Amino acid sequence: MASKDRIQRLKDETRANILDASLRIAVEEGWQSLSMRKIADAIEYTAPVIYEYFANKEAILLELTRRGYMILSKDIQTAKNQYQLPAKQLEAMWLAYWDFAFANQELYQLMFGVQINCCCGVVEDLPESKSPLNQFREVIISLINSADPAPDLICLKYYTFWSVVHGLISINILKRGYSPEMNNQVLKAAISDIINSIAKAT
Amino acid sequence: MASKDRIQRLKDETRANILDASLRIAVEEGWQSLSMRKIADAIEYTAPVIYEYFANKEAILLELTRRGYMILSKDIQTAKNQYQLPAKQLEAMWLAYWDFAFANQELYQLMFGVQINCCCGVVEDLPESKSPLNQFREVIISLINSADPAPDLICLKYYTFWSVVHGLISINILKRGYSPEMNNQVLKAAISDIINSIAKAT
DNA sequence: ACCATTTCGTAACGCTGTTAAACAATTTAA
DNA sequence: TTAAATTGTTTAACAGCGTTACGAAATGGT
Repeated sequence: MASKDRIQRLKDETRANILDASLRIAVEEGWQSLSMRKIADAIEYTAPVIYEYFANKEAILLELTRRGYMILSKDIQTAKNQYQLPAKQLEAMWLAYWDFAFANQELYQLMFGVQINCCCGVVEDLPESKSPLNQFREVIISLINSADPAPDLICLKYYTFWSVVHGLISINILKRGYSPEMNNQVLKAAISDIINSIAKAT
Repeated sequence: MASKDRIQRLKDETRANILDASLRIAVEEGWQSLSMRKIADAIEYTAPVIYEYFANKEAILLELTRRGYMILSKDIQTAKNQYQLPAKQLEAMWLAYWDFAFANQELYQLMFGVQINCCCGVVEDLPESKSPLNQFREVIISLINSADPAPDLICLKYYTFWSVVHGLISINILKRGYSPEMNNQVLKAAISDIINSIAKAT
């Protein structure tokens, strides 16, 4: 009867091996080149065995996502526990989020999807249309209280804007049901906040 | 010799047909189910012909991205031209960006990649770890000057935070080279700005 | 009318995720 | 101990993907 336990332990082990191998492959070669046959190779089995541990490939990714959220959740909690003031807590929590993203880049990509083509730099090879960054550049410069601001600073300010707007758009595209007037309100408020912060700082 | 022109016109037409069909399929079935064979079906050809007009599938997507940027660029420019004050210009430009995203949802997804799994709502089925939203909820509530704030408002505030942080993380993951101290500075500034805006408003 | 070139479809390659069936090993029952 | 049943694992295959090689058919120029 104890052999049941041993077998269960072996099963758990290969299940963990599948997850570990998947993450390792993603770290080494990127998520897009992760295949069932590669995982099978890594755990020294053939592909069909994986389906005794996971329903399909997506289930593996979902389990890894779950792992990621567990780590992230713990990190955020310990950050929160170090302060009493809500404002301080909030800052610490987001800094923990920030640190998690860089300590677990592949997990973060899996959880939140970092794309290649957004905003700064990556769209230089679009000759016909000026890139949004270029269009925003001069306007942002004229808001900064400095004669010659660093290019990276402008890019970063632009990206701050873009992040907020893009985030609000995303939530609306994939989760309809927010009242449009409230969205407009929030959007305008966020924009004017950032404008103020640009004018204030530097 | 005029037949050369006619042929060229036909070629341009099928090239445009390929792009139109691709976008239409994406609108109807989503980008992930867009295949070369489906495009070929739509333009009433077989798959290999497409390769006489585009080097590969990615080239089609890139061309559509270019299209998207041209439209977006024009929209932003006309919004900008309606004002003189930089702050007003900036607001109008981002509102134009916003409108573009909803008027061309599929193009926007292609250009900036809207993921399925971020933040609010979509991660409910992760029982073991509290979702980040839940962890942030009470802290955000305690910052709002209201006894009983609307749940959607909290979610939206959370998403505003998340957008900024996620945006800054993205730019750092895929484009290294920004000085870490500046990033930290910008991150903390953005966070405290949002905190202030939360405390101020409502 | 003939040749050259372009246009297009068929078939195939190597890859993907996934499943069915067959074989081997192990555990259980008589 | 031997037979039966269950489990573990592999091989083979399917359907789909992006992409390419090749041959046939249609076209244009001389």
